Amino acid sequence: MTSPHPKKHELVRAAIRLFAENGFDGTTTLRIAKAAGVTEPLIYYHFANKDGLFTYILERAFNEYFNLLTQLPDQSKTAFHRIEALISLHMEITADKPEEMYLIASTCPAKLKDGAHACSRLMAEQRKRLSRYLNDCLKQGVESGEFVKLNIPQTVNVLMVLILGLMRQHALGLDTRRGMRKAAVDFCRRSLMA
Amino acid sequence: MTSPHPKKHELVRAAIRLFAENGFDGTTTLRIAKAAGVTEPLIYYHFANKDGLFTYILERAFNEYFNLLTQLPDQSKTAFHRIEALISLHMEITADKPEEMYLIASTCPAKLKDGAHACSRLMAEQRKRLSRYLNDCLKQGVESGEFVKLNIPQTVNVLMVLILGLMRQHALGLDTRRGMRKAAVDFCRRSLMA
Amino acid sequence: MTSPHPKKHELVRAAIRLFAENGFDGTTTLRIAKAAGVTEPLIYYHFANKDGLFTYILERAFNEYFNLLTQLPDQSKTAFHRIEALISLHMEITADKPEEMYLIASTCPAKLKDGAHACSRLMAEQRKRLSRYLNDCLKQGVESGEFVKLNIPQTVNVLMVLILGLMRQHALGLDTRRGMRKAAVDFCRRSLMA
Amino acid sequence: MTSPHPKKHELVRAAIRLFAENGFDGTTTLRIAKAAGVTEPLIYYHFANKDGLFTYILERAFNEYFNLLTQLPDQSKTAFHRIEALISLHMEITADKPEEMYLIASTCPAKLKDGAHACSRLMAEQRKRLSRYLNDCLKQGVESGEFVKLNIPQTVNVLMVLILGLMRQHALGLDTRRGMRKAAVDFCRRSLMA
DNA sequence: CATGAATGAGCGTTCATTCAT
DNA sequence: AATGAATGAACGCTCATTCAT
Repeated sequence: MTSPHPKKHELVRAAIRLFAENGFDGTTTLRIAKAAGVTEPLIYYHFANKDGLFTYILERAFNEYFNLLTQLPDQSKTAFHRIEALISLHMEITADKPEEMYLIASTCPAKLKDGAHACSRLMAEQRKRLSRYLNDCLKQGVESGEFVKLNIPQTVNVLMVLILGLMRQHALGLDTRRGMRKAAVDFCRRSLMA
Repeated sequence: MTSPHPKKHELVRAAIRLFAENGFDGTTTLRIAKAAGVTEPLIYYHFANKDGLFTYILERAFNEYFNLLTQLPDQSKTAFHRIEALISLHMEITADKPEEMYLIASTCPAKLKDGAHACSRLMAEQRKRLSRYLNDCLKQGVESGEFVKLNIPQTVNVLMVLILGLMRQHALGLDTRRGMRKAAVDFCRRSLMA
Repeated sequence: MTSPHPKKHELVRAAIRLFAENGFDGTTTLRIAKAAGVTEPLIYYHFANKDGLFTYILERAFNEYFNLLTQLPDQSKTAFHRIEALISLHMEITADKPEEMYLIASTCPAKLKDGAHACSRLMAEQRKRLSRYLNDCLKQGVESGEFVKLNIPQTVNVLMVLILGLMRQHALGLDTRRGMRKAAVDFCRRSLMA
Repeated sequence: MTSPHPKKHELVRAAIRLFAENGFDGTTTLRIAKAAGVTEPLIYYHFANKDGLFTYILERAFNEYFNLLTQLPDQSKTAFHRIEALISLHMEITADKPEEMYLIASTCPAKLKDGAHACSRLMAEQRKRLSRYLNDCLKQGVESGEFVKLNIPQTVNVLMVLILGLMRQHALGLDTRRGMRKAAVDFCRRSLMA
């Protein structure tokens, strides 16, 4: 069973790779088309414009990520188990979709000034979801006595910074050492556990 | 008493603001010149090209930052005091030079693919210096019994990710909450102290 | 029945005229486009760049010229008849393609320093072909007793200088007198014939 | 005894070399100034503009050449001796002033469309002087019976084409063979002598 | 669904030239 | 006699986008 739009799929594949390699501005529509084995106007048949193609890629990647987030363990598990699962998820998705994650990590920061841009919207959504989940974990952990007493909203933010920082470092290839997942988990466990 | 090159200075000021607001590719030399109240060719009188102006700004900002790093407390202080000083430094420089730090946080990730670019070089230098300093702190703390026993190189990296992530969040204005410095310090203290 | 690429053809026609009138550096891509009734970027759709358009014109003109050279009479004719045919050919092609020949005569000398430029390559090829043909003629004439005894390689060069000089003078419009062909032929006949 | 304007002299020396190497349009005023060890505005102190500097060089070279022409032997010598002297003069000046002659041969053809340009004026003057001298030689030779009967004005032109072609070939370095002077003289002698 | 041809708008850069000193 | 700083005018070229087919 072949894809319904094989050439559209080729366009998206080529665009992901090229946007990740050369950035949004560093990638021309002509190069995308050539890499996909089609001609330029086909981009405009399938997408509104270059930005539409970029947004399509971004949203697909974030949606996949958001789906994983909703499958995280709920309060039936221990609070720290849930935090560990969150850290693991971020390391795994970065290993699974390196090009998409590189693309997000390298191009989105430059788009944040434009609050209407998909990057802003999706990254805000990401922070909201992470906040909610971490808040829930910390509340559970503190209430159950599993964690020490701590300022929940601020610790949520510290954990979010740490997790996003790890993902970012991983995605951008800034540190290729192994064992970062375990090191981060240990660091958090020592800080949180009562 | 006026600056030795008033127009060059205006160019740099305008460029910092515009590069931060619109990214490198999103900023034209013409707009920089107009914002500085000069004509475009003056950019090429004072700098080799657009990238030279960008690099000049980057290097000036990083050098100022590196200078602060070298003034950090040495082993005469307790290990945790030194780590706290490092965290504080990163929050303070971001508050002091918000445009330069925004510029770095928003534009550099896109340049990392080019290992020869100033962004790559300076960020690598930054990581090297942070690594060295944190390594020294952790060794001191573990040896003196101030800290728990821990895997030093990996914990160095976790701390670096946390600190750079905080700075990045601060610089990009992703979280404007107060007290992040204290929250991060507390989080680390609980994790490190014996 | 129209040409397959009417606008490309217009570009080439306009470029030949303008390059001949104003030289390579004195002709802007914008003026070429306007003279051809198209927009500037079309030049870059059909040619790699300004130099590519120039080279295209040059190679087309030289190829036409080289084709004529290969149709010159062979040893079945008398040696002097062959030399006369060579002189005539150069006068005729200059009359037939005045703009192309003016273009070559006026712009190529400035390009000779760049040995890789089409001008260098094509002019070297021209000299090689003329040398070969004249050498053959002189050998034939001397061996058959039609010509006086003479130093063949050096006389080849004198004849080549004379023929190229005539063509050049004709192309650049430096002497509009009639009868130059006959005068040159007579001059050579007296010098060569036994 | 030093020159009255040592820096002006340096400018001219540098300009001759650079114009010859890179052509008029390929040489910037900045490079001339740097090569001469001065700054750009000095060019405008000593010359009206870039073209004025170019014209100055051209006129100096042509005047030197014209001076040599006036020292050629008069009718007290045989006609052929006088023609041989003319040929020799052109080979010698090209050997003596290779940069100036390369400059003229490579840049002037492109300027001929502009009849007011120094190149046009000086080259026309050159042709006029050569015509007059050769005309005089041929008349003397034919009248004295030294030369065969021939159409004088047309033969003047053939000889001029030959001489200028030799000089051009020599100046542009198109043929580095030795003995071209003698070959040309022999060729002419056979054609002219009774 | 797909393309070849074409363009409007703009960009980074160059350069001869000038002005104040 | 000489310079550092600055500019007006342009130039070659690129690129996202469109249109007719």
